[in-house]
Amino acid sequence: MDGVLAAAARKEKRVPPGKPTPAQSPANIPGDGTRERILDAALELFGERGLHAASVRDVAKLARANVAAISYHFGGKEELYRAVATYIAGLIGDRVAERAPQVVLSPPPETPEAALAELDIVMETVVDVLVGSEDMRRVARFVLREQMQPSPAFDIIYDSVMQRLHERVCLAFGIATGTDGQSEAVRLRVFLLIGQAIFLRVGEAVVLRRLGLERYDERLLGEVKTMLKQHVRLIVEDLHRSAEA
Amino acid sequence: MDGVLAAAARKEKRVPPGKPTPAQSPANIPGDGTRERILDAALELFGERGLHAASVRDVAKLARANVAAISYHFGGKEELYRAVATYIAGLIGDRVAERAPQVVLSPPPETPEAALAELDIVMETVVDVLVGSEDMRRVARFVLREQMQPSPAFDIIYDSVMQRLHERVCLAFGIATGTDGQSEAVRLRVFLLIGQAIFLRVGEAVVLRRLGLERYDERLLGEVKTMLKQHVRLIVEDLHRSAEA
DNA sequence: TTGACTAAAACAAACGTTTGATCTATATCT
DNA sequence: AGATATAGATCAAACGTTTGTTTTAGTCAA
Repeated sequence: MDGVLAAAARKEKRVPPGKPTPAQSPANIPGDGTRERILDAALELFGERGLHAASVRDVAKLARANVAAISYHFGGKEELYRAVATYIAGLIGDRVAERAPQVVLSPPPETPEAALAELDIVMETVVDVLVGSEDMRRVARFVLREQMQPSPAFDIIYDSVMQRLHERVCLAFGIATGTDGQSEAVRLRVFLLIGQAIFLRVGEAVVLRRLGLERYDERLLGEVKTMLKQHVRLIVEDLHRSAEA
Repeated sequence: MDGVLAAAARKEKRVPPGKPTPAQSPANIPGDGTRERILDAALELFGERGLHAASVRDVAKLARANVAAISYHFGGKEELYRAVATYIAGLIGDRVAERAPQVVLSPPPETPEAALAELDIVMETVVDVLVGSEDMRRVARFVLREQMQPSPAFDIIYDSVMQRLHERVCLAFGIATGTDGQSEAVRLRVFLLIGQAIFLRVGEAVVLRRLGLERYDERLLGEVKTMLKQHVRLIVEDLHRSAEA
């Protein structure tokens, strides 16, 4: 479940006056996982309300911990916020890896057909992870908020996940269309294509209201996926034709 | 410049102990337009930082006004926030009306060709207003923030602008594709299409970083518009073919 | 005289942070 | 083995600051 980055984050623990933890203290027993509960509660509230609107007292209450535990474990509110960022960078990486392993692990596709198939998987994954999954909802909110108002935490997520993923998708798009996957045009177009799905989360309130729904259900997400794959196919095929000419 | 809604917002003024303003007091001269300066500063700071992160003291300072003037004119911070919402609802309406009058004023297009042309204009307008125009940047931020975290202010913007515009675009899309413009499928697809452009504002930080740019320039926006119109055309034509069969 | 506004101060509430005591599992010593 | 010391985790309480709001007094133009 845990990513490399999430694990790294745990080491960041503030060592009060004394010496650093002796390399591997086998998890301290008194009170179970307060640190993790705080991290989880912080993700929830920071994602829902943002850094300033969420108070450390509310975070502590949700985590069933004492307020002082936040300063104790993380150093302060801002450091907690950064810790959440590296925490979810790990979460996203893990989720993508288990949901679409070929995108992060396998070598890039070789034929346009295989590349198009990979793009289909990417679109489905984006919809599932970003819009569908209920437990990724707060993660998505946190990330979107960071995008609109980048803080130091933004670099953590960008460097470890976004840049890598976007690069890979551009590569596949280039192969599918027979064009240069490094070109500005391809990068831009990939953003536009993925932006379609992202808006479902950003503009959730408007979209649901206009559709007369309470929440996104399986039926609707299925329809969304079909549409997105159709859009991708139409655009890819058109570009492919142009590239051949 | 001012819209009906922006004008209406001005009436909401808190009438301190005394009587309501006599219907049309011809602008009070002592200290010029403090109310408007506060409204403007609030839009700036609320858009940039959000409701909680922007303090009334900062708003007052930016507006070169006294803190007490906020309570005096609007009643309090939350009321000021709502006033900003109706203020920008007017701004957006005005901007759309001057940029693409046919979309809000003219009767719906009758031929698929005319409808497709209108969709092109819509996409260009969305890019120009939402992404291009520098003075609409803070407005876009305010609205996007509201979408992610709807407050009572959300209804103001939704009811007066979004619902109307989306309905009109769906109508055009239906005519262009020869399908029912009221259907859920069309509504959804229109959101997806517009979402492409909106992501350029939401994910501005990632997009600019990936493109190696400092800001969106005319050249890039031109390319974006070309791409979006191409996407729309491909999708519309495909749906049109399916509808005829 | 009245309504719009400023300047400065005061206010209670909420905020992030710090303090000092307490608890408990473990390590050390006799 | 049993007593003692140690150190990290947790707690309630208090600290100083900032917050939104209100008050008081005064200025200025219509």
